[in-house]
Amino acid sequence: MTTIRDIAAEAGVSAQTVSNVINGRTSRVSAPTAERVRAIMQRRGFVPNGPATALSGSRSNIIALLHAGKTGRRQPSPHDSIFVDEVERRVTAAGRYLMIRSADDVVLTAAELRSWRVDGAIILGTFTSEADELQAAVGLPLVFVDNYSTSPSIRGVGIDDFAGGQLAGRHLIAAGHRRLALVAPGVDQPGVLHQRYAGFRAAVTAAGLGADSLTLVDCEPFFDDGVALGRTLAGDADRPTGIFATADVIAIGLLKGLLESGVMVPGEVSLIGFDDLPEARYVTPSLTTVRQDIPAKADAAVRTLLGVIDGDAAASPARLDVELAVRGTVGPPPANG
Amino acid sequence: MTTIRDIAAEAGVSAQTVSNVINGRTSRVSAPTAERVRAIMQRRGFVPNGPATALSGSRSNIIALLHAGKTGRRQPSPHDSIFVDEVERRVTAAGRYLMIRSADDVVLTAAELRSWRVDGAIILGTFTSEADELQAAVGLPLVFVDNYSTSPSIRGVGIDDFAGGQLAGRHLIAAGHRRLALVAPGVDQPGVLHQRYAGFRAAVTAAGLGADSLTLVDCEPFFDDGVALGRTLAGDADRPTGIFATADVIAIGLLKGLLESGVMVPGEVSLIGFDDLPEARYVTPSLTTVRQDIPAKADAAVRTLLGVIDGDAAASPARLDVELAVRGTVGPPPANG
DNA sequence: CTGAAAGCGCTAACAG
DNA sequence: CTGTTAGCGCTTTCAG
Repeated sequence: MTTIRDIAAEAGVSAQTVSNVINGRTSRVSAPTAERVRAIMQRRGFVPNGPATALSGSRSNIIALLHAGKTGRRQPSPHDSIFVDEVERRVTAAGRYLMIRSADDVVLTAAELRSWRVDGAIILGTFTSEADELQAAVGLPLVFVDNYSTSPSIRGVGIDDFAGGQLAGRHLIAAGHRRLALVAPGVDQPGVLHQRYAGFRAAVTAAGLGADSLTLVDCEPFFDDGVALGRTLAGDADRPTGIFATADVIAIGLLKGLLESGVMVPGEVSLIGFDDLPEARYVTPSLTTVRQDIPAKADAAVRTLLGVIDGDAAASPARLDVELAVRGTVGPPPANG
Repeated sequence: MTTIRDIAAEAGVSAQTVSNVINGRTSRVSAPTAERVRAIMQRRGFVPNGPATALSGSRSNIIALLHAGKTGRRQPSPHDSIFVDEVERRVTAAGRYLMIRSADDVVLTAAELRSWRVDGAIILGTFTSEADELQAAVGLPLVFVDNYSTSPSIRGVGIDDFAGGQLAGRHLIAAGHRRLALVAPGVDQPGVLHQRYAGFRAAVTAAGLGADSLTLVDCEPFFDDGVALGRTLAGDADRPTGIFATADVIAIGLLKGLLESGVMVPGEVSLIGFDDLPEARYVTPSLTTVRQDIPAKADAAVRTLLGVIDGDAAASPARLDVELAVRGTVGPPPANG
């Protein structure tokens, strides 16, 4: 294995000089020397030994992606898959290494992160409450994704979930719906889903509708659960006419369950999802949904984290905008509705 | 940061003994001592320093997942997302660390892998030809996914793509179709798609149909490309009645494009996909497709790799079976077909 | 079964 | 601007 000493020997300089070249300490190496060293490294395809760098220095060049509460999931969340994919591209493009780790208890893995001298971590899927604990447990730059912790020490990126809920609510109300439902896997805990719920409710209230016009329906964020719920709703004479599901997969499941049961969408029931996954356009009619830009969120997360690590205070937008993707699943309520 | 010396001091033994306990060298430590050391580590939440372990020893506990030719993709491949997700779970469950890296030129990253003293790597998305080159370039245990290299030195896991193509062909032919098409992003290069094509063609031939009953249509593996093709086909009076797309996303796009254009599926055109992604059930009618078990493939990949690394010759099945998922997009050809 | 010595490849802190 | 000296935390000799 080639080492900096080998390079140094060939260049006729000391190992330290090679190290300086690698780390861009231009003030300590003359330009011609640096160039010569670089050429040799290039030619020999030299890559500095990662563990050695991490062990001796401060920086490991490893970025961790901590995926909380994933173990129990039946299938990967499409949102998370897209996010992770984009993070990987960005981290690699930045010349760093991405270490991915899922854990039910994120705090338990804090020691592992530290043991790798990880430069920083992006945390996906934590509840608000876990953030502070984790932040305290690891002494590392951390960026939380979609976390609504209010602690000033918590750095996060996310989207405007409240506005998303509002958009959905207004859109359904504008279409004429008065019997509304929010379908989500629990909106009690502070966090993303609660925000979407709050925004939706705010739209309802702002329209002068009573609290009884809004029903909450619990549903796990999986297609099959959506299908089952859709079938149930199909048999419910009093069912809502305008439904906002806090995830596209749920909405798509609902759509399928309703269509299967002979309920017309949007003729009898209007549906609006959240995320605007590619899948939203797969179905017929195409799903009307609240769009978030997941790659942009990933980019913001990586950029923010690298900014903190490198000491640049390049503040990226912490909360990205959402917008409505108007497609085919929202229409006026049925005449008898 | 806690080190093994700290643990050793507290236990009243040498650092070496602690190391032996960590590495399960039971023959060199008395049971009570080992137990005492273990208890202390447990209580202090000690995790050995990763870089130090990697630098000094042979094993880094890092498994790499090399994702080839991904940079150009517009969106992540659902197949790959599911695969990666499962690999991550398995690797984490095995107490190792997963490093993910995408690269256009996989061989160029070989040096990086070596520099991290990675224990082994799973390679996703390479062409047959790249495999040997990569294998030669890195001196590491490697497992190739869905690679059809015939080199004896190449270890791989995959599925029976030929059988999958056959299943698709037989199914369409059994339904009565005689004008068939294979839609794929190029089947010339040896590899997965060529195998599916070969299997499909074999079914056609075995049924006594002439070569002219099978058309090849080029299509990139994206939903939008499928939609565009579907629209084109809708306007084609001579279009095939039985279509096999080598990826579900293509088939789903075709379905959408055809339905949009007023072509009935399966009334006028029958469609069969490949993979059986969750998305196959999202659409209406649900997509008939060739199912592969992606998590099982990921499991096989990890198991095989760890087997090689640990020297267990636990041979896992190198080529997993596929099966037909009969759903709603295949029916008899139209009467005038 | 346990302990001491050496070194993995690199960077940090000095001295020149 | 360059070279030398330590040492990161661990594992691997080699003695006891």
